[in-house]
Amino acid sequence: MGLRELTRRAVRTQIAEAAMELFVANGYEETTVDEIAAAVGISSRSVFRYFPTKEDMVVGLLDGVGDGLAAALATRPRDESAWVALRHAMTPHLDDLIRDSDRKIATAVMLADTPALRGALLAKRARWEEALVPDIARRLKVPPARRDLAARAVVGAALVCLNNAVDEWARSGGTKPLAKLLDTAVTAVRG
Amino acid sequence: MGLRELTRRAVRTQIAEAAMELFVANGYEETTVDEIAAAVGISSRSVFRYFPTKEDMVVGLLDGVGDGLAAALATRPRDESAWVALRHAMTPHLDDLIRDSDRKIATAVMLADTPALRGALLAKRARWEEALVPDIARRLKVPPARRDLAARAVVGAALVCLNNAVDEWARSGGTKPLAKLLDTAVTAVRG
DNA sequence: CTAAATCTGTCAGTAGCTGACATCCAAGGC
DNA sequence: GCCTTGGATGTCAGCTACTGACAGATTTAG
Repeated sequence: MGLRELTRRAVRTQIAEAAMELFVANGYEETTVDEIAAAVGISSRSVFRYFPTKEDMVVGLLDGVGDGLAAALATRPRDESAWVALRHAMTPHLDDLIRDSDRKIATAVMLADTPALRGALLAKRARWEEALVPDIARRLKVPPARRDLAARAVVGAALVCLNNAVDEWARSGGTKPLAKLLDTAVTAVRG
Repeated sequence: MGLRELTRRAVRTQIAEAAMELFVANGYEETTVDEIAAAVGISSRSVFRYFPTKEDMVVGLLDGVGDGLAAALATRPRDESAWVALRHAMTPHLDDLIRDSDRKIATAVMLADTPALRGALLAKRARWEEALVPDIARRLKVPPARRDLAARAVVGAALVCLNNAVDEWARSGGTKPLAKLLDTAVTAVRG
């Protein structure tokens, strides 16, 4: 890995950190890209060479989550039911959230009450869905004609549970146990 | 009702129709607000006096759906289970979709494969959620501490089912039976 | 060491969206 | 019928996110 790739990553994280700092301090919509660029000491044009959109400075961290969930799902036994497999596949992700919870909670809270960001978040979630649907389709015992719709519904419902659990967890400042919140959501949906 | 309110509604629908026509013909993102304004014969500034955003020219029709669902839900017996009540509350909405299906299908298809619009759609859906959660919370038999989370999860999952069913219905050109698609999604989630 | 590939800032431009202001037309009281 | 008042309109100027093009510096590869 050359020096080039190294500085590139360094600049990228520096932009993200400066952006989050300004967002938390002054609000997302009130913070302009020019201000972020000035804080880092580069031109605003260069900022857009590292992040395709302003939204991505916040939700960029969630890019790998879909693949992570899909990978975890692939390790589950083939005959495990869709819901059980999904629930287990989420555990590593929950652990990751709890790891450096301060940063994650800050972003989660910001995502929760900044309407302009909700769209970006749900766009990411849609891509997670795509990554999970093929595996789940195989686990469902429904005729092929209905299989795709059924899989999409199950995956979507599971991600709704995840989202709501994380939201409540972030709202509580990370005090409530995340895994139990998720179980509450899942059992409510399946009851 | 004075002449003022009359012309106001007329202009609003005229803008929406012209916009949809151009969107279908040339694509949503390729169509500029100036072009819509020119097609109607007014200034682009005035367009924004009738629609807060360009997105709203497409999703504005969905504004009343949340209240409609909530009203239908209120008519269901108090002791009916959450899922059954939700499913029944959706029937009038399905009928409304089928009524003038051509227009509805066109908008549904456009919503499905225009990423820029998905955010707006999900923002609306979030507001539907708010309208339904209080009623559903009353129907769940869970301790009060978990009730809100559980209700949000159930409502969110139900709306995911609705969304996926409508998407598939629109993709099929309205040929597949919408109610059965919804049932497929719901039973898959609850299985 | 040279040549190709990158990164950078600057500039100009587009689209969505907003505020301010002057103008004009309908609504309602007299 | 008149006149005041409030809503609707167009124009203009401006902000912000974002993009393409260009030229200059730097780094990597051969």
